[in-house]
Amino acid sequence: MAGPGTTETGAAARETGAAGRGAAGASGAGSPAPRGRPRSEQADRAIMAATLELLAERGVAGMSIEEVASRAGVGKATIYRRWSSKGALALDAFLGEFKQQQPLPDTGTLRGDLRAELRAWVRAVTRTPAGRMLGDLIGAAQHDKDLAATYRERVLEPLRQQHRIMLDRAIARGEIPAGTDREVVLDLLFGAAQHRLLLGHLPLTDRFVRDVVEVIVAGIQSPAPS
Amino acid sequence: MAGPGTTETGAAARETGAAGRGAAGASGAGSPAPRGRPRSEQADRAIMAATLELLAERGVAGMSIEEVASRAGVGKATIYRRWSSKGALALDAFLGEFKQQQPLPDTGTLRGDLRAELRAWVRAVTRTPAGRMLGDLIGAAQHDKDLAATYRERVLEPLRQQHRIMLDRAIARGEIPAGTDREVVLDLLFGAAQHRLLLGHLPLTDRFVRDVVEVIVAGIQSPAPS
Amino acid sequence: MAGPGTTETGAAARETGAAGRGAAGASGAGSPAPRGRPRSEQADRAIMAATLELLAERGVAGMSIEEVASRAGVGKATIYRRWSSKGALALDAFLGEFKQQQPLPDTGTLRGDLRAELRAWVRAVTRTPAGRMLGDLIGAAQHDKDLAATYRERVLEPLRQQHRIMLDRAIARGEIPAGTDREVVLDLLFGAAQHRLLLGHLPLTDRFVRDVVEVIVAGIQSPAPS
Amino acid sequence: MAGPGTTETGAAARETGAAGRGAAGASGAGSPAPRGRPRSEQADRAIMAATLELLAERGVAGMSIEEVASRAGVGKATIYRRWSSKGALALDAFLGEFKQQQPLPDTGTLRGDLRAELRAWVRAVTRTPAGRMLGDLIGAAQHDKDLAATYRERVLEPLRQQHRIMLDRAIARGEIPAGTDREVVLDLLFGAAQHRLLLGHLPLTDRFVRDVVEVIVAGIQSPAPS
DNA sequence: TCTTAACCGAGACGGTACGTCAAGTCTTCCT
DNA sequence: AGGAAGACTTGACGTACCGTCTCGGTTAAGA
Repeated sequence: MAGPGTTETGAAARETGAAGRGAAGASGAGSPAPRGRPRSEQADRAIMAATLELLAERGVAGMSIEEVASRAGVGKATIYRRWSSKGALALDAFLGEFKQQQPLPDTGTLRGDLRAELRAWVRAVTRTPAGRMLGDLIGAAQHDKDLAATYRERVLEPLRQQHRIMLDRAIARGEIPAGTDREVVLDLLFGAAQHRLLLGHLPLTDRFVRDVVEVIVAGIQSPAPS
Repeated sequence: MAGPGTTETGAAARETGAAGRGAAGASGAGSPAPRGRPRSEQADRAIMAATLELLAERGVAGMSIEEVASRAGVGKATIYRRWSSKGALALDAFLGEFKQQQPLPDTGTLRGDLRAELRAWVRAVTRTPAGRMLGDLIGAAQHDKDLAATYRERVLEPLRQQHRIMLDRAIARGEIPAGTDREVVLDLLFGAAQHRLLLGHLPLTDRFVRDVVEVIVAGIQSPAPS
Repeated sequence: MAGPGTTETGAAARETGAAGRGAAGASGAGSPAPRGRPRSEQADRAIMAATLELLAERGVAGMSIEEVASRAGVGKATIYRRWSSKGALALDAFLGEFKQQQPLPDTGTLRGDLRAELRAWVRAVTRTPAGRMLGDLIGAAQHDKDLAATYRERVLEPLRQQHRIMLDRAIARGEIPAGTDREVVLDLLFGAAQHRLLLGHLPLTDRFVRDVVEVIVAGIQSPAPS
Repeated sequence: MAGPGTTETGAAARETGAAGRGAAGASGAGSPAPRGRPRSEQADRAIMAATLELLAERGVAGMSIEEVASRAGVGKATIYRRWSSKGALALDAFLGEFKQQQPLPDTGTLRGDLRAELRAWVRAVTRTPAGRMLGDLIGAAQHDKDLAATYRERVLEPLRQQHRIMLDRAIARGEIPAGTDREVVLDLLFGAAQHRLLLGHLPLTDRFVRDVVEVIVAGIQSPAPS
């Protein structure tokens, strides 16, 4: 699912990837026949492993394609064939690590759900190399439109989709008004946390998680008197 | 106040700066005998101008010291004598532009103050090149500890200091409880906005400003029922 | 005669080529049984055509097997199966073009024969792409022992064999002494011309041809007084 | 005199070289003031030494700029700043070795002079790495116009200039006709020898030297009967 | 008719070297 | 001693080809 090539920003190799997964169905459908020698899955794995290693050691900026190739025992071209930039490679490597760490909790109350969710996020970014990677990636995305788009599509949106479900459940339970702008709520929740992650001015404590959730839950439950 | 050299993170040129401020003269007077040719203020200005130009054109990552030097008609060493890294240079250039755009409003209500403040920030980052620079700087700070520290010290803290005053006034007016954690409030306020700036998933509209402020003000005014 | 495979310097494919042309007879001879799909003659032709095109456009050094394959609509392996190196391929392509342009004249006098022969050579190398190819090939042969050997065997020797006949006829006619070293004569004749071709310091004019022949003929007819 | 940079085919660094030679006259003349850090002579020497080593080991084609740089303990850019191509670098390295080995003999007779001269050339190309380099250079010059021009200018012409003097002395002595085309004579002399060097079909023996000279001397002394 | 062997085009593989760029430092002459 | 210039070493960039190796698919001759 999180296979290589998916972060591709160039156009070229899409078909190959698609063919590798859909492929050769008996139906006459669109798979365009994967000609030539197929891409080596072992190379995929070696590149991913080397990338994660270097990402943890030195961050996105400190890592070079050259060294990824050398550690993976792979030619540079083999990497460039799959990913169009360092950022895309790093993002794919990051995704594999980060994604499954973000569960969809269901505690029965909005407060409980938000706390669990934010706590999981905080844990992932403070206890694993994912935090550094995430900061680096957001940094790299500032001057790489493609990377930014891919980040939104592959990291941000899937997460937010999960989170919207939590809010929808709270609405269904009558905890919060139906008209609540879910986007704003999510920006407040993760924005505050990401702020501390990126700037490092204050620590991401459990206390912080609780306070943030408290303000938000209170804020949307009882609209302020004008 | 925002003169060159102040962002220095490396060790090299410190002495000069220190000498400029502290003494070393045997005499009681302050002047520490500035031997040699004094630094050219014209060079300072030319470097700043060239940096701003390039920053707007290409962002922090796309700009090279080499080109700044060439555009400013200045030797590379002249830049390195004043700033220890690309980030430090960019930050100084950014500060001159950004700082004065953040006023301390006093509308009489917390809601009004927060709105005015956040709106000013949004305006600055969406209507001027400052937005791009800010994102780039935060990005660069992810793999540059010195730059990160300087950013907190020179950009973040001064701003937050202003904002704490707003909150203190609200407490004094009895609008919000005295025990309110001002840091959390500020992280929510600017975290949400910065989230949208950095990730670009949604626009920074006036509506967004209003909604964010509304949730926060409500959240801290009336603590949620357990 | 100038079919593909003949320039092979490696050992591998010899048998195949031989079998393809001779062989397969029911007779008791050693026919090694040419099993499998026979080599495509169309591929041969396409490769030759593409090679000649590129040779004329860019010379030996500027041509890549990769592009030959692509222009010929052929896999790289199909080329490597037939020729062991770029030089061998280029030499075969060159031979087809060059060989038939070198006739064996018979004017009745040594002077006439030499003139006709050298003039034909000069014409071939100045009026057709053969000149450039020849220079390139000799150049490539400087660091490719196999190519050098093949060049001598397939280009130089056949030509010199022809030329020795001219000299033998002159000896038979009594024009020149029987003890004349034919090799030295030929080295003088073609060495001088090739010198100008390779170095390009002076043009290969008819006047030059005449003068060269004149000196040589005079030099071998009447040995200099000690 | 044979300093680096002189073989430059690009335009850039000329001034430096010029300044190095003309330079700094007290007069107001054209010296363009050699600003910036001067080029390191030690780097020059290290590059030359490494180039000669590799040239002898592997020839022009087998040598890479990358390895020259690494052996010389020098950045690639430092080489590219001085020479525009591998050929130019090799030629400069070759020149230093080859040039002084070609004396101007004066034996009193044309035959003696030519023999001495050709023998010296043969000795240089068969007994030292110069022979291989020379072949390689001529080969490389086939697809490098700049290199070819430089070769003619720096290697061929100086040598021929010397040789023309020998012929002029022979004319002055009345050994050969005043109208003799000296260019043709030289092309015959060195063409024949170079032919054997480049193609390697026959050895460059003393016997060969003698025979070649004999034919040429006889050929120009007594014009053949029509 | 069915193997089976060698071919076919395509294209990925691990590599090497390319020529360029920018980094931050050093060295010269000039002010 | 600062300044402009431009050299220095280092190291990564992304590209082009190298010669080899799979793929899925022909195309014969021999069983």
